[in-house]
Amino acid sequence: MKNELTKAELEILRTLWKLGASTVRQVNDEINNEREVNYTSTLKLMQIMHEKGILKRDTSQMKHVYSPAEAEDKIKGNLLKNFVNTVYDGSPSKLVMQLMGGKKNSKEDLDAIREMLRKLDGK
Amino acid sequence: MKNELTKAELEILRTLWKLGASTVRQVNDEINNEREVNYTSTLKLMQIMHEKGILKRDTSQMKHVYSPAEAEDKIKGNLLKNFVNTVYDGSPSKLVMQLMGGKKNSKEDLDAIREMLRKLDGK
DNA sequence: TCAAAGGTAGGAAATTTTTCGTACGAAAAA
DNA sequence: TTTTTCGTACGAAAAATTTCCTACCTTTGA
Repeated sequence: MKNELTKAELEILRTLWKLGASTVRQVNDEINNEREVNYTSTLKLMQIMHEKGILKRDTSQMKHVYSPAEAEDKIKGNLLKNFVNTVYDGSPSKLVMQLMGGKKNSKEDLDAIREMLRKLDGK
Repeated sequence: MKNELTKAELEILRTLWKLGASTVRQVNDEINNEREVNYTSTLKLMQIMHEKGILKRDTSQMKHVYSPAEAEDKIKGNLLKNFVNTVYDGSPSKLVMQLMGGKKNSKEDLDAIREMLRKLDGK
C-alpha cells in the first residue's frame, strides 16, 4: 500500500471522517458546500481510491456506501510520519519546537517540554 | 505568494537547506545521490521556482546561485500550518497528541503536556 | 585558435492528477 | 406502463506537474 495521498484524495477522506460512511452523493454534496465539483468527478475519484485500497465500499445496495479502509488515526499517523520525514528530517521534536516557537513559556513549561521531546525522539 | 509546494519543489528546498546557497549543478548532483534526474530538469524547476518567487538568485556570475527567498523557519511554518489545517482541523494539539500516542508517560508528563497543549491551542 | 565542456533559456513531451461526458441500468414518480 | 430521476462504469479531456530536447552562449584547455 502506498503511503501518499493527493490533495483531492485527502479531501475525500476528510469528508468521510466528518460524515462517516457515506454515498458518493453525500460526499459530493458536502464538498460542493466548499467548491463546485461535478458528481461524476467525485464518483470517479472515490472509485479510484477504492481500487487503490484507500476506501472500502458496500455494494449490497444500489447506492454504494464508502468508508476509509483504515482507521483515521492510522492514516493520519502515516501522513504525519511522512510530513516529519520530509520537512523536519524525521525529528518530531523539531516539529514541536516550531509549533511552540514564538510562544512565551515559563521555565517549568520549558523543562516539561524538553522532557517530553526527549521521550519523543527516543521513540 | 501561494502557500503550497509540489513534491519536487520541496525536494529542491530541502537540498538548498542542506547545502546552502547553491548552483543548479550542485543541487542536481545532490539530488542525483538519491535518484536519477537530468540536469536541465532541475534547472527548469529552479527557474520556475524563481519565477514564482520561491527562490531568489544571484546572476552576477555565469553560474547563477540560488537560495530560498524566505527563511527556512517561515517556509516550514507555512507548511506546518497548512498541514495542521488540512489534517488536524487546525488544532496543533491534536497533532501533538498523535505524536505522543502509543508512548507511555508518567502522570507528571501528562500534566505538563496538557498544560502545554492548552497554551498551544490558545494561540 | 578552436574544439570540448558546461552554463542558461525556452518549448515541448511525458506523466500524474483531476474533471467531465456519455452510455446504460435501476428505482421512483407520473 | 412510461417517463423521469438517480445511480454506476468507463473512457477521454483538461489541468497540473515533472522531465527532457534543442539551441545557443561562455569558459576552459588542448
